Amino acid sequence: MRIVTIRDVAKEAQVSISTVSRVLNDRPDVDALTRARVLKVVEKLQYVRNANAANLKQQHTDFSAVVLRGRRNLFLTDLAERILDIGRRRGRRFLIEIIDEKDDEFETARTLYRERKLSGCIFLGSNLQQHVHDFETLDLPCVFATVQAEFLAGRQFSSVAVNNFDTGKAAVDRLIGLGHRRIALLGFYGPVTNSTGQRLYGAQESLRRHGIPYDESLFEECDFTLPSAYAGMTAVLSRRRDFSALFAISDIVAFGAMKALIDHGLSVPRDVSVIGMDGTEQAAYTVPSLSTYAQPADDIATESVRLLEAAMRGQKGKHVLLPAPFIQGGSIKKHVE
Amino acid sequence: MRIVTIRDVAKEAQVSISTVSRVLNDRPDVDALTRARVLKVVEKLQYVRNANAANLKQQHTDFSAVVLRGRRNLFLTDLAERILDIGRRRGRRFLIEIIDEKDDEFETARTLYRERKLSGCIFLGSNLQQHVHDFETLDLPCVFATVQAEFLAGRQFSSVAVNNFDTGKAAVDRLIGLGHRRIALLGFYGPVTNSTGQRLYGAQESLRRHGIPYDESLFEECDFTLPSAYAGMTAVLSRRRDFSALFAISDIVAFGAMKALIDHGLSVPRDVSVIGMDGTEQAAYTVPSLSTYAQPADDIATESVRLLEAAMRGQKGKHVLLPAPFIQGGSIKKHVE
DNA sequence: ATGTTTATTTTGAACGTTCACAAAACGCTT
DNA sequence: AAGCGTTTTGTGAACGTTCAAAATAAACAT
Repeated sequence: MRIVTIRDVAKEAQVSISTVSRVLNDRPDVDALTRARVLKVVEKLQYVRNANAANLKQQHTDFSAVVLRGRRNLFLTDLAERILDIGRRRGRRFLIEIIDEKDDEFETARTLYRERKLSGCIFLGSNLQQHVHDFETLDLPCVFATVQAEFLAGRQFSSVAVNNFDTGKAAVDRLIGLGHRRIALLGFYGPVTNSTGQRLYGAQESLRRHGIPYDESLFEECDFTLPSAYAGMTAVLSRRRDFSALFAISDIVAFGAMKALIDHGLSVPRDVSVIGMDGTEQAAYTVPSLSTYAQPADDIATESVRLLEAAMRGQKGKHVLLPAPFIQGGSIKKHVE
Repeated sequence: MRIVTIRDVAKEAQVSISTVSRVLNDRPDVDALTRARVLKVVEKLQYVRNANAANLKQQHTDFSAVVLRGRRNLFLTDLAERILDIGRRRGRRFLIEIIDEKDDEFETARTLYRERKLSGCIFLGSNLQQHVHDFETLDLPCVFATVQAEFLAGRQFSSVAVNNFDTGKAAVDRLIGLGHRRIALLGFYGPVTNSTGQRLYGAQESLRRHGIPYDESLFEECDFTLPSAYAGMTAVLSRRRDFSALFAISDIVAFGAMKALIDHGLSVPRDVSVIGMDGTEQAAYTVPSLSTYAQPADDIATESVRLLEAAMRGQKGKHVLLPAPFIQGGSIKKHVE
């Protein structure tokens, strides 16, 4: 079963290979009859184009990459899945590359670009640590999802995100509005360009505005995994028992924390009100359901792909800010001293 | 910034391009000194090999695919992520292709194979519906993860899975052992080759062995999503309230069901004992934690990649069966009438 | 020296496309 | 019938590799 090439199609349809190529690439300069004839042969011979050959010749591919920083981050994984999906519907394939905290995301993208001739790249959960500037010289269209626009000011790269700072602030504002004064915080700051870290800065800002001093002992660092969140909450509990609310940097963290609270004999929301962030599907299915600020995953994914395509067409440096609506769950209640 | 090719390296190192090629591909027939010299130039010029060109010439790629049936299936997504990860560590890239229930997985793989010259394919959550035989003629190394070996009998494809039938049976055996007689079931059968469906057949077998008639009204069909599971449980509850246990075909289903039970005023495990399957990380963090039979995701992923690599080297039709250990959670208890 | 074997290197033709350019065909005007 | 513009088609050279075969160099035996 020899492989069917464009040449076979050309012979069978009695045209030159370049004509076949033109038909396959939907060029306008080919006669309708010829096109039909070629298409019929393509169908008949079950021809499918060799992407490698095309890519080689064209110096670029129909391939883009999603570089995902941090494994086992449910929200980002979900986002990647959506991007894959949306891309597929638009005939755009994505290569997913999961990298570790210590890996250099630009190095990864650069190698991928040179090795595979990527046509674009979407960064998920990037913290923009390294030499963005260096990277710009590649002129590979890039979109940073979940990265605050201000950190890309003056760059040609696009971004899409919710306002993490404001959302963190809103969450704590809400808790304070419910009468809470001693509020635990769970998450991590990371470098200042880390967008999820911004949620904590927002939370602090809220405290400051309400004249509540920030209390170190009510904060514990943890990453986006259940065990880490559980451990973090446990650590806080070993120091303090007098807080009445918790803002967790993400839903996953909130889940782990809730479990820890309950395991320590506390009730949510009776003893502790909990607010998360991300708006994962699971948030509605915990007991009690989790109040959270929803990152619109679907919009972020759609927008990422759209921005990437726009960047490929030359439009750069566009920044989309999406709202993170509050989703009421059963995990919060009014606090009375 | 012109692109650095093998030709540039050859010129700089004063050898022919084929020598460079041989160095790059670790061929033995090249002098140690020459090799070192070439390598130094590669380093100096920052040469990176154009995968498209190599793939074109070689008629195959360093690329494999993961064809994942069913979106939003947490367990399979997790598996895909692990495979990606393991592959990357072994220098093997995977293209992830998520397909819908209605899509033909072989057609997808075939197109991908012809278009991209895949080197192999791992199927996740396949139900082997279509013309496996047809597909075999492609001679693309394939591994079916989460598919029972017996459905691949006589095929050249390999597989890795836990025994779904036995596990379903074990789960219900356990519930019966705890004194439960009226046991609700949640999940779906699908085609007989659907491996997750086997869990329900196993459950039925357990009932039969214990002389408990299978009761239609205690079963409801649902897929692997939280809302679907919730709706399924709700449907059962609208008919019956007298069951004391539930076997859910997967953890996700169990989560949705537990929420529904609790929303209807029932307590887990006081009123209803629940057993899930998959052993997701979340199972340990629900309230109460979920008793489940763990599919060893990491082993499945590792084994899939190993089997795929073996298949590429010619070894075919190997089937690995992994144990699904029980993980005790707080969601089950003894039943007394 | 001369042949023979072995180790190393080079030559040049692929792989299956795309694309700039040249050529041909057609339609229309003069 | 020649000229001209437009549409359609064909030619042939890339793209950056790999690989079989040929060529060369080195090592050794006669």
